[in-house]
Amino acid sequence: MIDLVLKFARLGVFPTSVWTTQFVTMLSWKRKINSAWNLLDELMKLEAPVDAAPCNALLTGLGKEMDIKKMNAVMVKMKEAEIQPDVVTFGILINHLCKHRRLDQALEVLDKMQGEMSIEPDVVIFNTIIDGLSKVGRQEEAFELVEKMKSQHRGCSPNTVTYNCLIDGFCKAGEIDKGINLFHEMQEMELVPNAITVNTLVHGMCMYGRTSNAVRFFYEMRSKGLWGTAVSYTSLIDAFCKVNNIARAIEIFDEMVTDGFPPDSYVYYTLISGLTRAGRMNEALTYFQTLKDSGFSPDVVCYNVLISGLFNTNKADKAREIFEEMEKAGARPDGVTYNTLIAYHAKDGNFIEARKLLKKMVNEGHVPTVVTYGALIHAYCLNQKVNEAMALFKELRGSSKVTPNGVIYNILIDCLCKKQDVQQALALMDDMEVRGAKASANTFNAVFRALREERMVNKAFELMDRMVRQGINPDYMTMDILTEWLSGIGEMEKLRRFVEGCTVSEGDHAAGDGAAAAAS
DNA sequence: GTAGGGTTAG
Repeated sequence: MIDLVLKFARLGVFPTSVWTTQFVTMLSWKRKINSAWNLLDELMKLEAPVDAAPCNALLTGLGKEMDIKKMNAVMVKMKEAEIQPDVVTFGILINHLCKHRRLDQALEVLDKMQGEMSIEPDVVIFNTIIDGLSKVGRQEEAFELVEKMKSQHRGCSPNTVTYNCLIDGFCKAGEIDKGINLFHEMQEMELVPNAITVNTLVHGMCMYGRTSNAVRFFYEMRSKGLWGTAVSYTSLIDAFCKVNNIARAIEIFDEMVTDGFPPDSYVYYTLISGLTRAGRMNEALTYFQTLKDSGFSPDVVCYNVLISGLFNTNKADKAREIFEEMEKAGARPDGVTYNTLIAYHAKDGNFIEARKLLKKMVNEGHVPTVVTYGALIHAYCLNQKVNEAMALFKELRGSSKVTPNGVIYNILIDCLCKKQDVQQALALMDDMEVRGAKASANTFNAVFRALREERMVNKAFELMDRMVRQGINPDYMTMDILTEWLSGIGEMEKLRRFVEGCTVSEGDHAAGDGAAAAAS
């Protein structure tokens, strides 16, 4: 067909722009974006009438393939051929930039279209940017933009989508009350909230532990005829699972069915993951079966959740069975699957099987990561093979393929401290600071415990200073260890200073006061 | 060309 179109074109018989657009759309839909590009290019060379629409179709296709270079090339070609980009052209570009969190560039394009291109942005353009800003935590700027839409842009006032984006932005930032205010504001402006508005607010409340508010809001809206969708039920189920209220989660699941929303794969995944976290594997497997009976094919993540849950509850046989099923079902095991298997066998002391799996993983084209090696190192530690753990660590440190991160150091430091090998643990603490691996309160807690055993209080003061310097907050465990230790030796003043973010080492008071001033 | 849910491994 393409050949035929081009044959006609060479004779001066051109497809209309609508036809060309349909060709391009169809080709990029079939993932033949290069053919689409060539067709359009050929037609333009033959000086066929090409306007913005087919170019837009090509840009959309390239956007899906994340080919930003070619997208720019299309823009250049349009300019050369003097094809005026329209508001949709800019919509595609801005959307692409926003989805890749390049908001400043998106704002630049907005500026450019208003300025030198003199094309008025429409409500879709604004909504895209407002959503983008909200998603990168710049919801205040998004809010300002909405104010601007209200005051400056006649014929382009905010709509329901605008508010949904903005509400989501504030909810994700934890400002639920602001989200609720905006919900009221949109109604004052006679904008009708829809199911997505409800889903967004319910999710926001759930995410910040206001589950009972979410439930109340959800029912209240429902009684007014404003229904959420399966998405709202999913958020509620997830929230109840996370506080280990499985009974309530299942109730919501059943309610969803009675309310006439057939469960989709997301709802099943949520419940299965919640049941797995709770260690209730039999029920998880029952819902897993129902999911398959309903005609869904579980994805890799769902399989991974089950496999790790089964290993954690000592159901290794069942885990292996699910692993085999997944291979048969055509859900290709990924790096996480292999990491899970490797971790289990290694912890079990079966390092031969673990190494075998590592080989298989590589053969299947998955690159072992810092997590893979972390699993092995952790297992060596648990199996009293500290030397092997250190050897593997040194191997990593000397090679460039995987850089040990904070977790790796934590595992080793914790292990060394439990063996009361304080010197080597301290050496690793220094090494991790030099290498820029991030320590956590956990790291320090392990070392403090060992130092207390060895009565090395000055070293502890030094580390307390390091914690302050690195901006790592003590957790309740840190406080527990230090309070018990320091109160017993009359050093509570030091602890007090530490909590206030000051330096505690001897003869360092001036610096300490400076740090206090900086902290305040 | 614009809005909403689950992500598992050390």
